[in-house]
Parts: sequence; C-alpha cells; structure tokens
Amino acid sequence: MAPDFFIQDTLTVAHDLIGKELRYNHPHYGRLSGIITETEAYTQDDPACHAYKGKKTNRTWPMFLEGGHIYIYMIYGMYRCLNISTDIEGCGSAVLIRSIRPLTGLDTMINLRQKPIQECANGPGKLYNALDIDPALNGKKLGDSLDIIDSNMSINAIKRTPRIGISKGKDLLWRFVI
DNA sequence: AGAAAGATCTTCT
DNA sequence: GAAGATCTTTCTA
Repeated sequence: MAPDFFIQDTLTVAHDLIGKELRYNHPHYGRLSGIITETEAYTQDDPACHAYKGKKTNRTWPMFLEGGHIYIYMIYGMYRCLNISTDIEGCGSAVLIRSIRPLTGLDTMINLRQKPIQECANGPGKLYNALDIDPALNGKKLGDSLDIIDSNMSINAIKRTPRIGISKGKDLLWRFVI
C-alpha cells in the first residue's frame, strides 16, 4: 500500500481495505494470502474500542502506534485477532480484519484448519489460525513478514452494518463487508 | 486477590 | 438458535 495509507481516518481505512490482499510470508509454509472481505473500525471515541478514551494498557499499546502497525490480541482465552493500527501516532485506533477469501496457500490453510476452504478464514479467529500468524508480530510494522497489497480488484457493493460480538456501540455502522 | 467480561468458534438440538 | 469451551486482561477492593 502507499506509505501513508494507514495514517488517516479509521473509517476510511476500514472501507478501503475491502478487496485488498492480505499477505503473510510464513517462515515454514511460504506465502499465505487472501482478499480482505470484512473489516471493522475501532476508534478511541468508541465505547466498544479497547483503547476507549485513550486507555493505553499492556494489551492495547500497539493501537497507539502510527498507522500501519500490527495489533494482535487474545480473545475468550483461545483465539487471537489481527488488527492494523490507523491514524497518527498517539491515536488509539485500529481496523479489525474479520475475514478473507483465501488466494494462495490453500492446501496449507485447509491443513491448519481441518475445514473446507470456504470455512477456513471467514472469521477473525479462523483467519488468524488459517494463516498461523506469529504472535511476536504484535507491535511490529507491516512489511516483509506481514503486509497488505494493493490488488487491482474491482469491488462492486461494499455494505455497512453494525459490528459483531460487541455490547456497546451497536448503533454505529462500522463494519464493512462485501 | 478475586471477579467479571470479553472485537469468537464449535457443536449440538 | 443456543450453549459451552476456556483463560487473559482489566477493574475493584
């Protein structure tokens, strides 16, 4: 992506990430990638955001990094979710990557998930396991290991809906999906 | 120190 | 559609 793509309004980033290619260069399995089909925006004005009101903790600090850094957190004790920080440094905001359509490394993903390909990466926790992302990437910048590529996909209809699995901020249409 | 909630997934009915 | 699995993080006392 253009260098400053992530250093802008979180809603814009969440919307524009739909149709882009998420690419992970796995140390053992090689390239695993897919087209992003679902995202959600979280800003520090938002009650559902981990960094609500600028709350910076041992968990949430990567959200405050300059746009384009990786934020990985564990949820429900067993799953991890992948986010990309947005906006300028010091702003606690990010986009949650909720779903991808697998593009390369399909066999690997099927192996890792033990599911048919359509169900390998159609959810935040599933996507994380399908790519087998290294948790040590938390707080690192997008780059050689994990990156988002400007694909030339033409996107028809991006829908806006309420976000999933939250108890606050349900009125905001901050989920983007094809 | 203890408790409660949590940006989910799977399995079952 | 509902519930259980499972445990980290954060808040409260």
